[in-house]
Amino acid sequence: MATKARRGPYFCGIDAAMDVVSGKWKSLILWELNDHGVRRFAELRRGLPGVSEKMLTQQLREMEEDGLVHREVYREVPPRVEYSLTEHGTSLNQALASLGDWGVERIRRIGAEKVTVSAS
Amino acid sequence: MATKARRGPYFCGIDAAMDVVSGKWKSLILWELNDHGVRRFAELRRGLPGVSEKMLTQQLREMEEDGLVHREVYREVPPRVEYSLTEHGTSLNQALASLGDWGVERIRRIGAEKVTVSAS
DNA sequence: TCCGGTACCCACCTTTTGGTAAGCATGGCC
DNA sequence: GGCCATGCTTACCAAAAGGTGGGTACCGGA
Repeated sequence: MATKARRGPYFCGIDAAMDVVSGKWKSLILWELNDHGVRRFAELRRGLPGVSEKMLTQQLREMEEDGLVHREVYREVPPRVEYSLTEHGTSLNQALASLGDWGVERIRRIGAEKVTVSAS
Repeated sequence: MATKARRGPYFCGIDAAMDVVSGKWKSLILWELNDHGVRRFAELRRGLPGVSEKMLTQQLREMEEDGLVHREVYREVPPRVEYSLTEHGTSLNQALASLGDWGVERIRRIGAEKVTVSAS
């Protein structure tokens, strides 16, 4: 696999945490899975406006390797795959909460736009 | 300036926060400044093992633009420049605390090495 | 006179990251 | 037999991030 591989050595805890959350879609995936509990590949895809299939699989695989998400494959036709957060994924999401609050404040401060997603 | 420029639109608060902390050295800079209050350029450089001058200035400039650090220039010879956290930088650092804890836990779990810095 | 220390800037290159588009395996439906 | 749907993989590109090594201006000390 031609993806990244760090897992240390790290300067500090933040460094180690950033190593697993950095990636354009990872925090969003964390949110989606936290919100819905269990999601299929196509559901996640629809929930993340703009993500490509390649990126979604790539990020999900990395998060799986990092022990954040659980992947359950059902050998059916057409195939079905369900993703959910592991215990570590859930705790990471909680740890991100205060950062999220700070970000919301920042958005308000600088008056940045938010991506608007039309719920289908 | 050929650096990045986002500042929105953002999907959510985490997205907005990540926009300003992502960068190989930013969280470390945040730590250094939080630890020492005020630091000169060369002090920061010595505190961040492996950082190049170019990267350090680049990251500091971006953090200044994002309102995280304050830059005070003393027109002396040799030049002196002091960096410190703004109010927003300080609050961001606090918001990162729980993430840092999570990361420390992760380091323990996976048994990753930590970067060891020999004080010179 | 040359060297070192300060705090940079600039040009160039490599590595990493993300995006696009195509293909694949399977079986049901018409 | 052709088409659809699902959940991928692969090859190929483009853009962004990061690294290297040089130059600058100034002054003090050896």
